[in-house]
Amino acid sequence: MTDLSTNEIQQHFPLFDSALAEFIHEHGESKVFESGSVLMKPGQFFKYAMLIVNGRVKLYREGEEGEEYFMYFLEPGSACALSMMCMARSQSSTVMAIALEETEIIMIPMQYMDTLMRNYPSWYHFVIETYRSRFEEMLTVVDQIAFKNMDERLDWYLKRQADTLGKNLMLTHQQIANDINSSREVVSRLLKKMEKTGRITMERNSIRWNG
Amino acid sequence: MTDLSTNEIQQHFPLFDSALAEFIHEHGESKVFESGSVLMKPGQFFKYAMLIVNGRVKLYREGEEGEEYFMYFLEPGSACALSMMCMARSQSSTVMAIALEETEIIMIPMQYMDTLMRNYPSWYHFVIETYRSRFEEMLTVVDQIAFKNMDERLDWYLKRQADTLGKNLMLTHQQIANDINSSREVVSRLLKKMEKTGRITMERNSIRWNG
DNA sequence: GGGGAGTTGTGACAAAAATCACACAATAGT
DNA sequence: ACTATTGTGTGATTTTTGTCACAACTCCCC
Repeated sequence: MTDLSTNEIQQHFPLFDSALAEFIHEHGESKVFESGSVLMKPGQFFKYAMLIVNGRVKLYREGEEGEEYFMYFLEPGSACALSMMCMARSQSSTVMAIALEETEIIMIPMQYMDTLMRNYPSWYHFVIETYRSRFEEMLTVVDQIAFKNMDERLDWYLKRQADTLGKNLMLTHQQIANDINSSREVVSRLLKKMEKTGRITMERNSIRWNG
Repeated sequence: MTDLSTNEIQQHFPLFDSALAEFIHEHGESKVFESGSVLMKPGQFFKYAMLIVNGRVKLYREGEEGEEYFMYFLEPGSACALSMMCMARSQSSTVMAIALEETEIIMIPMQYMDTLMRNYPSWYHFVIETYRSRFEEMLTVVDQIAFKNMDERLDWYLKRQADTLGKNLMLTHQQIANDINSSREVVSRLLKKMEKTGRITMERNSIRWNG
C-alpha cells in the first residue's frame, strides 16, 4: 500500500490508466531514500520495480579499477529500467544508482509483474517506453565517447546536467572529471576556454551554464 | 503465415511455449535478406518485430560525419530489440543493421503486439530478456570505449568477432579500424604486436584468432 | 607478363589527453 | 587568527592516438 492516492499516482505517471494506478496504489510500497543513498549497486539483486515519484537519481557505470562514467539521470515520472530488467530474471545489477536529493520511490514487488503485464496494457506500454528511452539515451552516450573529443563531451555533459539540475551546477572540476573519466587538469583547462566564450561562468564549487 | 512450422519455431526460440509458437506461425511473415542487405537504417520506422531464424546480422552506430562503431551481432534465436521498441526516430545519428550472410527472419506486424503481450506470457518474457541482454551488451561496449585503450579494445573486438563468426576472421585492417573508429595504421601496428605474442596469426585479408 | 586496385608495413610528425609538479586561493575548523 | 584541507590555474613532459607520406606486396584481369 503506497502513501500516494490513485489520483496522485496518475498525476505522476500520466501513461497509467486508472485501473493500473489503483493496482499500484494497492500493491506498491512507498519508500524514501535520503540524499546520497545508494539505490542500486553492482551485484545487487532486485525484488522490486522502482518508480521515481520525486527527487533525482544519478546512474553511472563503474569500471574494473574504480573508474566511473556518468550515464543518465532518473527523474520524477520515470522508472528504473534496470530494476525492471534485472528483476525479471533475478539478475544482478551492473551499475550504480545514487539519490542526489531526497527521493521518493514506489516499489512494486516482482511477484506482480505477470499480473501487470497481462491485465494492464498501459503497464507494458510504460515498460516498453521506459526501455526505449533508456536505450536511446545509452546510444547517445556511446556516440559521445566513441566519436567526440573531450571539449565536446564536456560541453554535452554540462548541458545535460543543466537540463535536469538547473543552470547553477554545484560541481567541482574533480567531480566532473570523474563523471567523464578524464582528469581534473584537463577539465580545468577546457572550462577556462568555455568561460572565455561565455558559455559558462565559473565560481568556486559551482558553474553557471549560460547555454 | 510463416514458412516455419510451429515445431520449428519452438526449436529456434526455446523460450516460446507452443501456443505462442502457433500464433507466430499463423501471423508472422517469413522473409529472407541477402547477405549485405540493410535491415535497418537511420530514420526508419518499424512496422514489424524481427526475429532472427538463421544467419547473422551486424549492428553498428553511425556518427554524424559517417563514423561507425560496431555494437553487436544478432544471432539465430534472438530478436532485434530496436525493432520491438517501435520507435519513431527523429535524430540524425542512429543504428544500422546489415545482414552478414543470407538471413532468414520472422516479421511480426506491430498490430499484434498488444495481443501477444496480453495473452502470451512467454512472449513478454522473451521481450524483456531481449531488452535486458542488449542493454547489458551496450553497457560492456561503453566500458570498453570509456575505460580501455586501443590495444585492449582491439583484443576485445577480435574476441567477440571470433566468438560469433569463428576463429578465421575475414577482415581487413581497414574494416577493423572502421568498426572501432580508429585508423588503419594504428590497427596494423597493434595487430603486429598481437601477432608477436601469438594471440593472432595474420594473413592477407584474414586474421586467425588463437585466443 | 604488365598494369591497376586494394592491402599491408613503417617512419616521421601532429594532435589530444594524461600525468607530474607546484603555486596559490578559498574555506572550514579549532 | 592560524593552520589544514580542498579547490583551482598553469607550465612542462609523456603517452596515446591519429595523420601523412611512401614503399612494397598480392591478386585479379586483360
